[in-house]
Amino acid sequence: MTSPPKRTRRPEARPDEILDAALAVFTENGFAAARVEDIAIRAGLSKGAIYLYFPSKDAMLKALIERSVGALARAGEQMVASGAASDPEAAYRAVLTMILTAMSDPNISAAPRLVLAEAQRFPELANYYRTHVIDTGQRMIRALLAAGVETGVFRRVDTDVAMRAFAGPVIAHMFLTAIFRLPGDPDLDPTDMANSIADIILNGIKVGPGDPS
Amino acid sequence: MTSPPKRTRRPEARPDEILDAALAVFTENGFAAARVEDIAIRAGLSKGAIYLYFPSKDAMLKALIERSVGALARAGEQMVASGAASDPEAAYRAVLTMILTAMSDPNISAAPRLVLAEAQRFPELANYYRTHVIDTGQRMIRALLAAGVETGVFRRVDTDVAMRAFAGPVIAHMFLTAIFRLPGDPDLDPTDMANSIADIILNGIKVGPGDPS
Amino acid sequence: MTSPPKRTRRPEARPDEILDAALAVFTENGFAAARVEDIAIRAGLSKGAIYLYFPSKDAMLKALIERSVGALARAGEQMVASGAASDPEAAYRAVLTMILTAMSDPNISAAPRLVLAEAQRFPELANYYRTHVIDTGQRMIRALLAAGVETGVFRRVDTDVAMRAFAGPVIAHMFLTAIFRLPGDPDLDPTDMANSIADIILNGIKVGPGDPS
Amino acid sequence: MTSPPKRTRRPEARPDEILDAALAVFTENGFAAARVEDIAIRAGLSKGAIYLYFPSKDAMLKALIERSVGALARAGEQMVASGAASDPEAAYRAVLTMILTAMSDPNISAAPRLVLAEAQRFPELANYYRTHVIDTGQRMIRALLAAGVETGVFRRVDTDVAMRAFAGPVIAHMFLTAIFRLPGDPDLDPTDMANSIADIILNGIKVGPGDPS
DNA sequence: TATGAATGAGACTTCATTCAT
DNA sequence: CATGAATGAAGTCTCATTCAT
Repeated sequence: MTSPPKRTRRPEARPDEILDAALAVFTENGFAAARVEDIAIRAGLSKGAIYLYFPSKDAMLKALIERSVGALARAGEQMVASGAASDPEAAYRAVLTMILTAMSDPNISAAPRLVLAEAQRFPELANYYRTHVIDTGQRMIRALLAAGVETGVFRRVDTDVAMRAFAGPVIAHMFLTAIFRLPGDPDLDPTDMANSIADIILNGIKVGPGDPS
Repeated sequence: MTSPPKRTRRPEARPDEILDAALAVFTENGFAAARVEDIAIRAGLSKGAIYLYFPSKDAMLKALIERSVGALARAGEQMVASGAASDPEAAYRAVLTMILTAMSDPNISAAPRLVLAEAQRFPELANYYRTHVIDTGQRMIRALLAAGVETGVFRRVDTDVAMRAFAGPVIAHMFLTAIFRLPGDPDLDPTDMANSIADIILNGIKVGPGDPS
Repeated sequence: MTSPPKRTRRPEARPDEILDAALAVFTENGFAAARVEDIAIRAGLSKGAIYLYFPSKDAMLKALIERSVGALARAGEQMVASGAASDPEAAYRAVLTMILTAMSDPNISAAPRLVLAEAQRFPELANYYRTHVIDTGQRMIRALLAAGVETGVFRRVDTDVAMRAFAGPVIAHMFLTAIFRLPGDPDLDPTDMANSIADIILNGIKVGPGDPS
Repeated sequence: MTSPPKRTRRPEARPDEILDAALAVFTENGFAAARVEDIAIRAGLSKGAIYLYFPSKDAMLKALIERSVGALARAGEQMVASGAASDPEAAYRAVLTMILTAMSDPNISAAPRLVLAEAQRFPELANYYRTHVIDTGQRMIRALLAAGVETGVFRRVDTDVAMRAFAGPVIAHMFLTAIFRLPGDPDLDPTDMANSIADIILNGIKVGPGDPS
C-alpha cells in the first residue's frame, strides 16, 4: 500500500516513469524546447540513464504517443462494451461523460494536446494517431449512428459531419480547460457539462417532427 | 510588371512579408524548431535583415498572433453586422459558414493552430488570445443565444456549454483538415459542412415540441 | 561666438569630429566592443557616412592615436622650450604640473589610456606610441637629468630608473582619477599634487649631504 | 608520470586551468575580442565544456580578477609580515622588490593589466579591485608612512601623493616591460631596479637637513 | 556627400548524445 | 545499470561593411 522505499522502485517501471516525466516536460515546454536533462531530473535519473531506455528524444515522443493511444483504445473498447447497439443515446452519454471527465484533467489531456501541437512536425506521428485514434473514433461514431438510425431515433447524418459535432465539443473543452482557464475560474462539473452537450447534440441528430425517416 | 531587382520592393510591406514567412515556418516546424534563417530565406531576405524589423524570434511570434487576432476581430465585427438580432438562425449559419470556410484553408488556420500549439509555453500569448478572441467569441455567442431566446426559437443554454458546442466543430474541422487530412481525401465543401453542422447545433438548441419555453 | 547653424559645421572638421566621437566610444566600451553606429550617432552622422572619412574601424583607432600623439609632441616641445637647461628643477616642476593637470581630466587622458588598453592587440600601435611618445619622453628625461648633473644639483641616475620615477606617478594619477575615483571623492588640485610629487622625486635625485658628486 | 589519456586529468583543477587559459587569451586579444573557443583550445577542452564550469564569458573575467586579487592579497599579507614597523625603509625595499619582480613577468602582470584595460567597461570590476586592492594598498602605505614618521626617518607625506609615488613606478615598469619592450631590449634586473627606485623614493620622503620634523 | 537598408561572417551559448568509469 | 563530464553541431543575434539611391 505504501510507496516503496525509493531505491526499490521496481526497475521494470523505469520506462513508464520516464515517459511520465517526458510528457510533463514536453507539455510544459513543447517538444523542441524540452531538455532531456529536465526529463531526467523529473524522473529521478541522470541524463545518461535516459539513453539506456530510449535511443533518442524523438523515440520518447513516439513511445509517449503510442502509450497514450493504447489508453484511448482501451477506453474505446470499454465504450463499445457499454452497449451502443441497444441504446445509442445512453451509450453516447456514457462515452461523452467518460471522455469529457478525462479531458477535464490537464494531466490526462496532456498527451492529446501534445499530438495536436506536434503532429505537423512529425508526419509519422500524425499518421499513427490518425490510424489508431481518429479512424477508430470514426468507426465508433459510425456504429453509433447506424444503431440510432436502425432504431429510428437518429436521422441520417454524414460521418464527417458527425465527427466534428461529436469530437469538437470535447476538443474545445480540453483547450478551454487546460490552456485558457484562469486561476479563479469556477470548476465546471464534467458530468453536467457532458450531459448539457449531449442534450444539444442528441437533440440535434434526432428524428424531428417533420423528418419522415 | 515584374518584381524589381531585389533591393527595391515596397519596403513598407517588409514586416508583413516577414510575418507571412514566419507563420509558414512556425507552422511547419513549430516555434522552437523554426530557424530564423529559414524565415529570412522565405521572406527573400538575409538573416540579419530580419533583425532590422523584429528584435527577436519571440517578438515575431507575438506580432504574428496580434496580427492574426486583428483579422479575427475584423471577421467578428462583420459577423455582428450580419444581423444576429433579427434572425439568429440565419446569423449563426452565416457566421459558421464564414469561419469554417476560413478554417478549411490551412494557410488561414495556421495562426490559430500556432496559438493552440504554443500557448502553454507563452502564457502572455494565451492571455492575449483569451482576452481578444475567446472573450469576444463568448460575447457574440451570448448575444446570439439571447436573441434566439428572445424570439422564442432557442431554449436557454449555458454559455460555457454553448461555447463548446459552437466552437468545437470548427476546431475539430480545422485539425482534421490541416493536420490529419491525407493527400487523397476528398475535398469537403465548407458551405455544405457548415450547413450540416448548423442543422445539428441549431436543431439541438431549438425549443422542442415538449419544451415549454 | 555663437555656435554655427548646425548644418554649416565646416565640413573639413568632420574627421576630427568623428575622432572625438570615436575616442569617447572607444574609451567607454573598449575598442572591440565599440559600435561604429554609436560613433556615428555621437558624431551626428549616419553609419555609412563614417566610411566616407575612414576606411575601417581600425583606421579610426590608428588616426586617433596619431592625433593624440601629435598633441603630446607639441606639449613636449613646449616643455623643452620652458628651459630645462637653465633650471632643471623648475623645468621639471613646470612639465609635471602641465602633464598632471592634463591627466586629471579623464577626457584628455582618454587617448593614452586607450593606448595602454589596446596596445597589446595592436603591435603596430604600440610601436608607433613607443617611437613617438616614449622615446621622446626618454630623450627629454635624459636631457633634464644631464642638465641637473651638469649644474651639480642631481646625482647620476639611470635613465630607465628615471623614466619609471618620472612617468610612474603621472600614470598612477591618471588611473586613480579616471577609473578608480568614486563620485564622492574630493577633487585633488593637480598643481598641488604635481608639486608634492616633485618634492619627493626631486629630493630623491638631488645630490645628498653624503653624496660626493 | 606522463599526463593521462586526455579525459582524466585532475578534474578538480579544471576551473583553474580554464582561468589560466582565459587570462592568456584575454590579455592577448582583449576581453571583447577574445573567443571562448580559443580559451577552450588553450585549456585542452571543447567549447561546450567551458560552460560546464563557467556560465558565461563575463563570469570568467570576474572569476579571473577575483583569483588574481586573492593572490595579491596574500602577497600583501606577506608584505605586512615583513616587519614594516621596526624598519620602514627595509620593509619598503622588500615590498618593492617583491612586487617589481612579479610585475617584471608579463604572465604575472597580465591580470592587473587586464583590469586596467577593462575596468572602464565593467564598473563592478573596478569597484571590486578598488575595494580589495587599492584600498588595501592605501592602508599599507599609510602604515608604512606612519611608522617612518614615528621613528623620525620620514617626513609627513600626504597619502594620495604617496600612493602615486609608490605605486607609479611599479605601474610604469609593468607597462614598459609587458607592452613597450622590444625583443632586443636588455633584461633589467628587477632587484636592481627596485633598489634604484627605492633610492629615489626613500630619499625623497626622508627627513632632510633643513626639515625640522 | 549622405543615408540607411541589407548582407554575411562570426560569436556566444545550448543541448542531444556519447562514453569512460 | 548508472553517472556526469565531454563533445560538437546548430541556432540566435550582432555588427562591420557595402551600395543603391
